[in-house]
This record gives sequence, C-alpha cells and structure tokens, in this order.
Amino acid sequence: MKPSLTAIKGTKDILPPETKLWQKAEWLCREVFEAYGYQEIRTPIIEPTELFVKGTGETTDIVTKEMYTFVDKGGRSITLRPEYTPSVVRAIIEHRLYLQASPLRFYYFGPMFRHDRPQKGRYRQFHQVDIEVFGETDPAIDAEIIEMADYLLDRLGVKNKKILVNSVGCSNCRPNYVTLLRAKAEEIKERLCKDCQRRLELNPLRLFDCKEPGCQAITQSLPKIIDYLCRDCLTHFENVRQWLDFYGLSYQIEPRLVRGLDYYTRTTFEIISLELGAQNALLGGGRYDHLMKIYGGPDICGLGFALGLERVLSVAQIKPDKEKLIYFVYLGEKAKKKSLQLCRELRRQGFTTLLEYKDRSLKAQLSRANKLAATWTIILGEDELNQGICQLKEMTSGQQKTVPFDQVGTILRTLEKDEKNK
RNA sequence: GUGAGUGUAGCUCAACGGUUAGAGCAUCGGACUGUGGAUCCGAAGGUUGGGGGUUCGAGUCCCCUCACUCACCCCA
Repeated sequence: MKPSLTAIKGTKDILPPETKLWQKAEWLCREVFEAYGYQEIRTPIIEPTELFVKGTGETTDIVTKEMYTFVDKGGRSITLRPEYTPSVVRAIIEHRLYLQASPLRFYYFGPMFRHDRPQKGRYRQFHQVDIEVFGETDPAIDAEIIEMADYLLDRLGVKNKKILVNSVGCSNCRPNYVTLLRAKAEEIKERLCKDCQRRLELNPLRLFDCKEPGCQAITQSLPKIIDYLCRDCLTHFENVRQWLDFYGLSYQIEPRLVRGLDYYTRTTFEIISLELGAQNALLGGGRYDHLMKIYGGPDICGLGFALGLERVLSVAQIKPDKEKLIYFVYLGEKAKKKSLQLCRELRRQGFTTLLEYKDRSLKAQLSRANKLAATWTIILGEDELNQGICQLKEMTSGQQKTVPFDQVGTILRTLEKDEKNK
C-alpha cells in the first residue's frame, strides 16, 4: 500500500546509490568550470516575485503559469526561482560586483521550480548547473562557452549530442523581422494548426518550434531571422561561427531555435541529446545584452547557459569512483571495543571504514562485507585479541594475513600504493 | 491546463470473473558453532493505490478519485 505521505507531484527523492552519480557529475562540472576560470556563486532559492516578472518576462509561460508563488508573513510576494539568471544579475547589482575587473564568470548548482505537468525529463523541482559571464562583448566568448559546454558533456560521457546555434537579433532588427514574419504568416494562417495560429498572435517566433510536420513544412518558407539581422548582429553571428570553426566544433544553424525567455539577444544555442524523447535539450543558453539594464543596473552585457542535471544524468555514461571500504568483523564484546578503537584510528588516517553493531555470526558479518563490496575486512576475535593482532583479509583474493594492531594503518597504506602501481 | 496508458510483496513481474493472490531478485536465518561470493532448505514480507457499484463470487468488469508514465503545451 502506498503511504499517505509521499513526495509532492513532480518532485523526487534522490537515493543512494544514485546520489553517488550526482556527486560525481557535480564534481566534474566544478572541475571544468574552475578550469575555465569560473567562480561559484550561491544565491537564495526564494526571491521577490517581481525579479522574474521583470527579467524572465511578463508574458512568458514560466511567469504566467509555472511559478510557485506565495505571500509570506510580511505580505511580500515570494517566488521559488524558476530559473537562475535573474538572481545572479540581482546579486551583481546589489553588491556592485560590476565595479570589479570584468568579465565576471560565475557558476552555480541548485534546484529550480516550475509548475509544469511532469513527464520524461521534466520535473517540478529539477536541478540546473548554470554559468554566467558578464561584461564580455567579444564574440569569441559566445563560442568559448559553447566549446566549454560541449567539453563538459564529453567529460560527463554524453554521446549522440548535437549543437544547435542561432541568432535572434537585437532590439534594432528583431522588431522589424517580427512584423514581417507576422505579416507573411497571416497570409498562410489557414493552413497552420490551431496552436500555431495562437502562437502567431502571442509570439510569432515560436511558430518555428511547432512539431506538426505540416506546420514545419509550411514554416520552412517563412522568412528566417538570420536573413534579416542588422549589420552588427550579422557580424557578431559570423564571428561566433568563425570561432566555433576555430575550435573544430560541428554544429547546426537552426533558424527555428528560439528561446522561451524574453531577455535573449543575438546568440542562442542548445545542445540536444538524440537519445531522449520530447524533452531533449540537455542545456540551453545564449546572450542577453540588456538584462542588467532592465534591472536598473549598468549596461553590461551577459551570456550563459543552464544545464538540466536530471536530463544529462539520464544519458550520461559516468560510473561512480570505487571507494575502498574496510569492514570490521568482530566476535565478542572485548573485540568490539578494540575494533572500534582501530576503526577510529583508521578513519583519522583517511580510510573509509565501517563497523556495524550487530551481534551476528562471523559468516553473516563476512557475507555483509561482501555485499558492501568491501576491499578489506579486519577480523578480530578472542584469539587475536590475546595476541595483539588482527586478521586482514583481502576480499577479492580471499587472502588473509596476520597484522599487529599498531601496523594496520601502515600496511593498508602500502597495499593501496601497490594497487595503484599495478 | 488537455489527451492516452499503467497501478498486485522493497524491486521486476504472474494469476480464464471461481479454493487461502504466486514466482524470481533483495532481506533474515539454517545446512557449515571462527571465515564471504556458489548451491540447497526455511522464514518474513500483501487492506491487489483508495472509495463506490455490478455479481452467488471482483486483483480481474463498470464508475469516481488519487498516483505514476508518456505525449500535447512549455522548457533545462
């Protein structure tokens, strides 16, 4: 029978041994980001609702129907963050971080909250890894973060991925294009699906997102934004492409790639998995040149991406590092005491050891050690105790040797070293 | 928010509308009293998601509800 108290819909417990994979993935991300000069930043999970209304966009789906918003005891409207970028921008402005030497490079891990209908690769509480760069206008940085993203996914053992790149223009060229697109689309409105007719009204750019084969064929003929970029945007995009070629990355220009957040300008990109279903974007991001200004900060450009950890982990081929466990097997109260003492010493020397308080047979204890995949067991009974020794058993070979108490640590260290040299 | 599919032991799954709902894996114990992995034996583990209905009889059929899954939508 299902217990009456369960995890909230769209959320889930991450249990061992799966947590090992999370740790490993997080550690790999950290290593890669630090190698590229990023520093960790941590901001609160709850933020003023207005932060997202202003930045993410008043008309976006995220803000209009997916936020976890509540009024706190002080009467303030609080929201569990649905994305991360606005928080970083807020923190930068609040602490005047833009006065430091630019560019600023930050990375971040944490849970995000969106009230979507859960499905494969989509949860209400999900985890993102996020990087942001502020104050760098050079198109080389656009390519650099894409290169870093690609490298990170390689390190995480993600195969069958594809880089999609586009430019969505800027406040100079996009409005003209949108007007043109809307006009052209109006002409063929009848042939579009119902959803697309609605998109046409709200956000014509999203027409290209439609999955109906019919619509995809029709929208092929519609004008594409990359053909209508202003000169600056076009130059920027061409530069980004040159740098991507410089890194030897294979990518696909995807004129259909538009982002769901209002603040994007120029470069947008996604890396998708070819092994996933409908929710196949492993990470997505782009440039947001005016976001800082929207919040009343200085006019400093920014860019970054967010990576969905659940999705990445579902295709990542990573294995947790094997830990060497030393399991204590003891017989009798006196042996237990001595074992605990040894156990404590070994832990202080950096070994991973385990002693369990079950008064079970030697056989059962060894069986347990086996189940836990212990590398060694230390066996201590009356006989050993009287002689001041213990049995050190190497579990894969089954070989066992007698070791005086005061030499256990040294001998284990040599054994470890020997194994490394193999 | 819309649609479809699925809910049986901790996990993976059986059981034509008909005895007391079974098996494998996992757990614990024993065979083997101080030596694990293999094998055999045993134990424990269930309000068949919940509620209502049809029926002599419901895990099975019907309705409601909840949860999960997938898709739409949206996005990481």
